[in-house]
Amino acid sequence: MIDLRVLRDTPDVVRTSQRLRGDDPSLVDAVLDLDARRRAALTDYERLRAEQKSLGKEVAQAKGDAKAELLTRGKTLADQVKALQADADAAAVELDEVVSRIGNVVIDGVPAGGEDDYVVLRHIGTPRDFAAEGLRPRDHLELGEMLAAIDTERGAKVSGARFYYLTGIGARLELALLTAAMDKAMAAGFTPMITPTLVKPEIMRGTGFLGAHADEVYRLEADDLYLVGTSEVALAGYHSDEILDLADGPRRYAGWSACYRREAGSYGKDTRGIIRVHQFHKVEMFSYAKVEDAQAEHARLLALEEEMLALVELPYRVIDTAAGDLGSSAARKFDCEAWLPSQERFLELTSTSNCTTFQARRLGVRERVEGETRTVATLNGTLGTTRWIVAILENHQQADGSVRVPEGLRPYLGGLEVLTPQASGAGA
RNA sequence: GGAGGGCUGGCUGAGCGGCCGAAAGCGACGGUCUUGAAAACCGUUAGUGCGGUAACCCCGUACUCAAGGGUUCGAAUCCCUUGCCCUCCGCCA
Repeated sequence: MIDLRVLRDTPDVVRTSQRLRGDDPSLVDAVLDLDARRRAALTDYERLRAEQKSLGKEVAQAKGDAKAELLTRGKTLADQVKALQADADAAAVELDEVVSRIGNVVIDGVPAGGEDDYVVLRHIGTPRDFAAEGLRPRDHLELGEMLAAIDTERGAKVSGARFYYLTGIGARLELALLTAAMDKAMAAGFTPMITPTLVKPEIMRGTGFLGAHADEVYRLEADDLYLVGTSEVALAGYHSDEILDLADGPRRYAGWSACYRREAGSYGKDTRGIIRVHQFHKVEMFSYAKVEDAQAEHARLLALEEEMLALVELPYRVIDTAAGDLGSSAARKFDCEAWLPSQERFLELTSTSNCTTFQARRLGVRERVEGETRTVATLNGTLGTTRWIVAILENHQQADGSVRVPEGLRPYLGGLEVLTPQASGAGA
């Protein structure tokens, strides 16, 4: 939720942000209008309510006829107060509805435009030249099946399209990767967390996932709970309605959880293998920081993501996501995309967002500064997901279908240096 | 699944339908005293919206005693619903 005061004081800033996102700047004026109406309604209500309260005190002292007369006056007053309160409440609801459609104010420097208008900040590492090696790169599913690591057929049999089993070395590889990610996070001062994956509506709404992309989220109708698409949700909710002490620096958490995504509207996209799936695991960094520390913390999260990519020896690029491709909560987002040899394109492996105070405001996460309370900033970033297996298999494959284990992962696989194809394939 | 008990400020814990946004204690903060500290003593100490205002000082006002409804001129207090916590019984592991 954006700060109404900011919107009132500097509406042009918000209008500009809306334009950069490709959203409707006139929403700002709608908000200003509704806000004025709400305040007027509130003033009317409060004036009458104050009268009602003081009348109530007179009633308590009056006697006889005077009292009877006060009571009848009180009765009509009560009806009027109730009506005015209903007006004020209705105005507040209407205002909230429109406010919730405005995304976070983007940070200066964020490129304008949509999905394809990102700016590449840098390339790290060099993709292998498979042609020069005289090799046709196998894709991750072919490799995964040779290694008996991935079984999408049985995933589909049991759960449907976009489900899979990680089997044998595939399961071990995921555990190794995510454990390495947890270790990296802990070394950087993050508290490891295993989080709930079902959350209440107000938490889901507070994190901004029920806006434009609400149809991406699984909902359990019978229990009025949502399945999270990332542990960011549970970690953002962790300190909801709390006042934090950030005097000693940001609060940092690393969440390990299953993630669920409906992938509505992505029919036919990435249907092969485990690139785009309904359920996967992820280690996610999450920081609560002072507003003025948020940009520095964002850089820190990005640096940790890059360290993790270096650990698994993947070539990648870093992009500064365009305003139109930001989630509603994010004020800026950096993605790291690894090279995908089989498709000769980049594939998003990490994403780190600076949500400034947008999430924390609705979730009520504040800090005390010189006796005052104020909303904190929240940030999140990916440190490892099931999808990384895709890039690891493809980039480190060898001519015979075996896969070299990057050195950084070897300690997590009992020193294993090479994943070797199984004669029979996955689960056969 | 059944039967009870509970939910009040940072914490503990009082609270008769009106004088209660709420006693008291603890904690925290400031001060006096002290070479310094402790102790003692004095004082301060919920949040949020709105209005006044240049102003996040201050003043006024409203809301908040788990949440949402209701009764009443008036609700922390009475009634209903929901959630959560605790105890006991049953059931499943």
